[in-house]
Amino acid sequence: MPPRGARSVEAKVIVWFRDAVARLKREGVLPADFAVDLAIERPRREEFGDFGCALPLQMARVMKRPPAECARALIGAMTVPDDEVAAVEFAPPGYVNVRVRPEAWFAGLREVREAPDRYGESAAGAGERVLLEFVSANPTGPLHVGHGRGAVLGDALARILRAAGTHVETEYYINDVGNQIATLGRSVWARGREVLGLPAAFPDNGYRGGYVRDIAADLARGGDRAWFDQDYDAAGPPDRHPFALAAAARLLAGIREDLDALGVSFDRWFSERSLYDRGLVPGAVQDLLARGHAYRDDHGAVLFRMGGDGDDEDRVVVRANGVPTYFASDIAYHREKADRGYTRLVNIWGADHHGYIPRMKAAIAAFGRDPSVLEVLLVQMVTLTRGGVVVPMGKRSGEFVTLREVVDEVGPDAVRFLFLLRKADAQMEFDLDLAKAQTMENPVYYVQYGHARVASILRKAAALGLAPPDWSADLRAALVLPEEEAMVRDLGRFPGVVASAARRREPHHVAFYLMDLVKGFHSYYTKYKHSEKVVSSDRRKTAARLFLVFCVKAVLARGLGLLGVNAPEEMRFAGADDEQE
RNA sequence: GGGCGAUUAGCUCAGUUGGAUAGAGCGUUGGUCUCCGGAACCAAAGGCCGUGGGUUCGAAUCCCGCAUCGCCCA
Repeated sequence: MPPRGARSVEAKVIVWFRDAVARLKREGVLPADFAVDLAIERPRREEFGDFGCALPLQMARVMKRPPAECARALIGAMTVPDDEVAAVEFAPPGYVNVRVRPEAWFAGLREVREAPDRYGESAAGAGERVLLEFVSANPTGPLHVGHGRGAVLGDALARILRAAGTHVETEYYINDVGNQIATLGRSVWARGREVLGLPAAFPDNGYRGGYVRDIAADLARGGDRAWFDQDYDAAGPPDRHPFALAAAARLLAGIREDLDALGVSFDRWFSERSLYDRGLVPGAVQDLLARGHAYRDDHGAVLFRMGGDGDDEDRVVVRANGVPTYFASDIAYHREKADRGYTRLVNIWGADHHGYIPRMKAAIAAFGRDPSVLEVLLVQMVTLTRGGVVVPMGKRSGEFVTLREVVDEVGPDAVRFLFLLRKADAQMEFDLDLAKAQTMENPVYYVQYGHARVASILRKAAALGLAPPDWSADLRAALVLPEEEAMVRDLGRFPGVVASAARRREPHHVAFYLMDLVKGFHSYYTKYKHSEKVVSSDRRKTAARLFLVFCVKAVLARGLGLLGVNAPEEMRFAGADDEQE
């Protein structure tokens, strides 16, 4: 039960426009079927006010009247409270701009002061039940940097969606069945025999990373060494060989540790094998056959019928030898997820899997569900560079920089923030030297430094017996510097930014917002450090400014929290004092 | 050969779903400190938004062709 009494300023403005449009429809000025998306925007130039709307340009089309005339009609139909709005103006060629009174912006900060750790929450995404599945890397090797990007995106998105009132559960799907697990087991077996001096043929497509040898060496030393003396396939199903299970379990544990180091956790770890244990994979295949969405070919294989006129051909779900493909268990998995009652299944995939999307959607449709419940967010590749030079990542050879190495070298906060500073669906370059640099080149420290700086001010004030006051309307009158009014407005934008990031599934908007907000603060701080300090002999201004910077700190912490980045109370100066080690 | 994505300042990237004079960080150049934290601030220079057409009052944004890069599929 959120104590949200007041709507955000932006939400109010949207309502004012919407009501005006409705009124014009009632009066017959606009046709009843006039439909617009009420996109209000933030004007680039300050003189245009706080919110702008190009509605008259769209009205002009249907009304067949000049935009200026439409704008007059729109303005005439708007009823806005005088104590909240300073001006509603027409601007050529067809804008209506709204300037909100500083008092109205300031009123929104009451929520920040009363519940700093909840500010930005809304009901924008209420009613949705989302299952967010991400990473889901095979437990056949350590995570690489690309997985890390998906992990950070998913984790931040979950936090942002929850802030927007959406019920979210996060899940990691473990491919612990099949060829790849069998290949892992064979790789371990072969490496172990090498260690023991036994003849061994390493599988052609085996996993060549050094970790396989480490696992094999441990097994050879332990009580399982007898398995090395007999043929791999003598032990039963190749993906259930003790080595396959042991290696997968160990790699999965490592994956969890690596994600933990990055601050990413999951509500649920879902095993592919559990689908088989419950009979859901053959069950799904049988249902597809029964419904005519799959058929048996001449060789006895079962193929999923893609149907339609698409260029996408039918796909094998069960091979002629009776072994189901990964596609079969993916179908069963998504059906199972849908059966759990979510309104939306959001998957984060590497962009190299984009060709898989039509298949999964078709599979969902085959079970009679709306394929639009499946929403796939693609994460593009990460190119690692060091000082501008690309770090080669040979997947085949197993020679690649692991996620863990990057996190250990750069630190989780910088990794997360730099990933989230880019739109997910675009390739990005990740420069290790830049990420590691604790200088102004690195945006994450810029934001964190702002937070620490405010904390420092509040500590100083506390030492003088001063604390940020509770909200009251009269504090506003002491905040008249243009930078102060701008910060109040920026703070008021935050809930809208979070809601928009949630709706669009784009956490990077929060990161950019934080850069904006903290820039305003740094600028303000430096400009007035000699003239209009936060803590001064003027008690009235001091109280108001302590209130303001408290809110800045709270929103920085909150925003960083939505990205999973720490908001430190103080930061060590690198190179400022002693040289440690 | 088919498909997906990308192409915006020297570099790395935003651009609120078709709107106002296209923005930020870094880098470059030149400035600012009698410190509530200089990991800061201010200013300047820097653009045919890959290219050619189209759609309309209006395009970085939508449509088509082409070029380049990455990735899937064959």
